Amino acid sequence: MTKFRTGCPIASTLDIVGDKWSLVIIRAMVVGATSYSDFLAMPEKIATNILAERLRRLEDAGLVRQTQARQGATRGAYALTAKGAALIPALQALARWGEEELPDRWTPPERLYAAQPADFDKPTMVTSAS
Amino acid sequence: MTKFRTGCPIASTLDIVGDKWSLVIIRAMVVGATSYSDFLAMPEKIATNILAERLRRLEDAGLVRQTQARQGATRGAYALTAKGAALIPALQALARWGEEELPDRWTPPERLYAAQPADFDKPTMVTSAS
DNA sequence: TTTCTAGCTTGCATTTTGCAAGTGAGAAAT
DNA sequence: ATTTCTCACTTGCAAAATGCAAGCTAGAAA
Repeated sequence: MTKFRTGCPIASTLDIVGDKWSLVIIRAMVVGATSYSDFLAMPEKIATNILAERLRRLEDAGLVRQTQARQGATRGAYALTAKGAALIPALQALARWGEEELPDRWTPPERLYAAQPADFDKPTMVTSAS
Repeated sequence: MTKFRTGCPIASTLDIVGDKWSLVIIRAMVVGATSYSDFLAMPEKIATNILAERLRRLEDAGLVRQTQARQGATRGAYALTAKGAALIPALQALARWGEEELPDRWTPPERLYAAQPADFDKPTMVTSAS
């Protein structure tokens, strides 16, 4: 269990995702990453032990879940829960700050700003349209 | 100088304020803290060495500035710059997430949600209305 | 049956954070 | 005009988080 410094919602949120990597992982999920190797392929180059530990923590905190592995897949994919997807507005605000206040930052992909919490954690993940 | 992991605006923003304390300090400034002892009085109980170092870093990053000490004041007060105040929307989004997704969090003071970037970094700080 | 690959774990070095005590400059009190 | 006090730090050292490189394991592919 996460222990909170105080009851402050900001400090408490940071007690969960206020480290160097958690929000970077969630950002990757918002723009489409689902597997361990997707996260390893991020340009930020996270170490494997940190990635494994962060995914476990985010899962324990209920922001991320592992989808059931199906036929022909070694392991399940990672997906945002509704609780995790609820961080999207905060992520977008941080992205806007970076774009506006820091020099020479990348322009994020459309879908980062287009993403909405409701788009995630649908009952069934659609792999291919029928 | 801060070194960025990549050009990603989210990762870069976190390279500046993505630690356990920076946003807690900025939150305190948004709701009125201005002196070193104001920050030490925060319920989260930051250590003195961390506070001093964070204030220096935030000042170096241009998010915070020290106002000129005037008659009868030992030292100047800390204030948000426009760049620092531009983080307010992100702070509000994090606060909302904490309030909505975590159990039993405090209700932040009105002015946290009422605050706007434009309210800060005015040319002169008004101490009393005339 | 061997080889390959994805998804981790382990061990150890480095960096960051935390605690407690100490210091120095100016304000207040005697 | 000394002593005392307080605010704003600094310093030293312990503990925790992060980073790097290598190794391991289960199932898929050859």
